Amino acid sequence: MADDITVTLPDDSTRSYPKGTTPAEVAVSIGRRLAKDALVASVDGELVDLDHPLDHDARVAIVTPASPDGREVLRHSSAHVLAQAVTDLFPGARYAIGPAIDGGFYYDFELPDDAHFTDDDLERIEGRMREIIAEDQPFVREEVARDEGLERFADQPYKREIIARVDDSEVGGGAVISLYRNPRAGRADFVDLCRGPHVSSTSRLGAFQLMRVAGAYWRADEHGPMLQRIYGTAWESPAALAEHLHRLEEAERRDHRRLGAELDLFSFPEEVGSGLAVFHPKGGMVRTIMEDYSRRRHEAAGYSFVTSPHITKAHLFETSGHLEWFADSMFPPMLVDEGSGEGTAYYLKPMNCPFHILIYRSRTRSYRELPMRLFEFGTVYRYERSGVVHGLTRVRGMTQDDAHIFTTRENMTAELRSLLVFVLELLGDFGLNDFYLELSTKPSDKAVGTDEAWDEATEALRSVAMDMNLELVLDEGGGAFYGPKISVQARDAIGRAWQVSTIQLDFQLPARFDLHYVGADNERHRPVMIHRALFGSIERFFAILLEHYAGAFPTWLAPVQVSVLPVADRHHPYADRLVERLRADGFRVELLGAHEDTIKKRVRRAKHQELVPYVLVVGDRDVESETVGVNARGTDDPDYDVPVETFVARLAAEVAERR
RNA sequence: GCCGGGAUAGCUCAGACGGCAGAGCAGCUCACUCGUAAUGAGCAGGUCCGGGGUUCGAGUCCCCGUCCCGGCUCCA
Repeated sequence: MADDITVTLPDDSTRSYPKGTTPAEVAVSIGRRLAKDALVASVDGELVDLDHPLDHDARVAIVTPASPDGREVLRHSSAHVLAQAVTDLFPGARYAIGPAIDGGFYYDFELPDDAHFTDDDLERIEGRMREIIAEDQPFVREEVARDEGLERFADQPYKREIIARVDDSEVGGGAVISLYRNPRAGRADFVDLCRGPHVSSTSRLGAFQLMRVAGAYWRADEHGPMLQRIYGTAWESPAALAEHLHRLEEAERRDHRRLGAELDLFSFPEEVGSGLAVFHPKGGMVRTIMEDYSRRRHEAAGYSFVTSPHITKAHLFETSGHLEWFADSMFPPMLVDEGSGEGTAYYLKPMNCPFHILIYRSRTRSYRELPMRLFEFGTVYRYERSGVVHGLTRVRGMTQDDAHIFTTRENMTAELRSLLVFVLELLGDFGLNDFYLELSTKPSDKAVGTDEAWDEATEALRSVAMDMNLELVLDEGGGAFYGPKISVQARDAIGRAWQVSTIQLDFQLPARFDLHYVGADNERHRPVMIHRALFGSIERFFAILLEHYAGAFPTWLAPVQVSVLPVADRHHPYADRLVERLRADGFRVELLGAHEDTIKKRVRRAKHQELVPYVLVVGDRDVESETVGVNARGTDDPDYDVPVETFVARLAAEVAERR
């Protein structure tokens, strides 16, 4: 029949329908269950409403709630319900944009008279949303001319701005925009400008929760108006919502700021200043182990160790370009030696590279010395804007495991390749094994160097990244001012991605500092620089590990590896000997004496509060037969009567294998 | 930097209206000496973030600052 169309389903089967059939009807023809679950449809890869008539042969997939597309539609529709609720409860409220996001949705509003939402408002709004959902309001798509759209949203300046921005060429000539209307009894319909698609009715929603209210700039422009954003989460079922909320709780449980205080690892004394951490003995111990291990690996990988001061005269950062490009992120200068004239300006260093360059430049270099790899745990200070500091992951003073590799242009790619292998191995040694790479290209606003140099450097990084067999994502414009970078993103135990290592290729600073080496041809050549930090910063990496392990550091990193608990005072001499023995073998041991508390309470403290890997309880039987009772973290039942030597061997093996 | 919220004992928090600053846990002391996730009793613990102001009187109200939290913007 001429008026029939052929629909190809996801399993590649085909069915014939009259032209104008809707996806809803297709779903019905496939099965009742599917028809009931259907939210929207994908037609040749594009999402459309269920009542969107099919007018040509197409691949059609019915989208159900528990799919990524399905969740996105649920969230997007929930955002509309949020906007409806807010406009109902707050007459005169203006609504701006309300997209689905990862895990939920938000909507940006502007209330009359600069009013703000409170937490109580959030509850009222959520209540109104539940009413709207119970009212079973349909979502009705409408297409109108742009001019009509401008009229319909006469009192909604943000909507008008969006409509005005719609490019004629994008909407297929007709300059048509789409709206979604929720008809309802007793009130004017709620209408929102929207591309769609949406669920057929508000009754399809429900497993949602409003989360918080926050400020957000209109169109992400910090010079534009500040709107009020309400965040919510929405899922296909109450169970999925509960699971999501549970994941949030789990993330909170792992929060390094909370664990840092609980485990007595570090703090941020108010007296010191925002974003400036002090590490306490236990945190300092973990940090020292991390650094020591890193040093050993770097030494084995052919790095030389250097050090440099924390401050320097302004001239150095003028030459490097930092004062021109990076000054906003630098602490203001201090003027010294002011006796005669205006004095000399010194800056706290925001980066270590200029110092390493001066070390390179301290004498003529031969090609035989290259690649020259200069490594330093270099502490840098960056003047982060006051609102952005966050625990150890965003600070104003940090120590980078920083190195600068000076090499020839010919060797650059090989060096990058071996460097990436080195990075992934080192991160793996700390228990991070799930990576992807991100390639950051030339920033559009601030960058030094020619496009050709940027292209060459970017291509070199890309080709090496491609060889690693890891997922590679593009971060357009995310490079530093002097060069593109690859960053290694590591996924932690609960699947969150953290940026750790960065590797930057730099043709600019060698030129700015006029660096050379003498080649085999006895001519002077310009070296290439690679900037790289593998932990990123020790502080941030520390935080990542803390969250990854939820505070339960593996034995080789744990600040206290073993707690020895004598059952009663008469077991103290044996316990003391045991502690001495373990310490002599280089293990980190604490003794929790019998006078301190009951055995139960001491076990609880060591194992469940301090998260010590091994709790050793020693009593009469142990004294008699040179054994220990081993209560290992992560197990429920202790091993009784374990010979000391057996335990020591087990501990030594774990530390040696970095477990 | 911007919007909103906050800061009370080491920690978590309570303190309508402005009227003698509290609890639990942690700490210390004593008793208990106990075999693997909270023994009992007692004691001590405070610049109510700092500085100004209003008031007979301020933890509480107002202003300024510091720091923290959730976002935005920015980023290792």
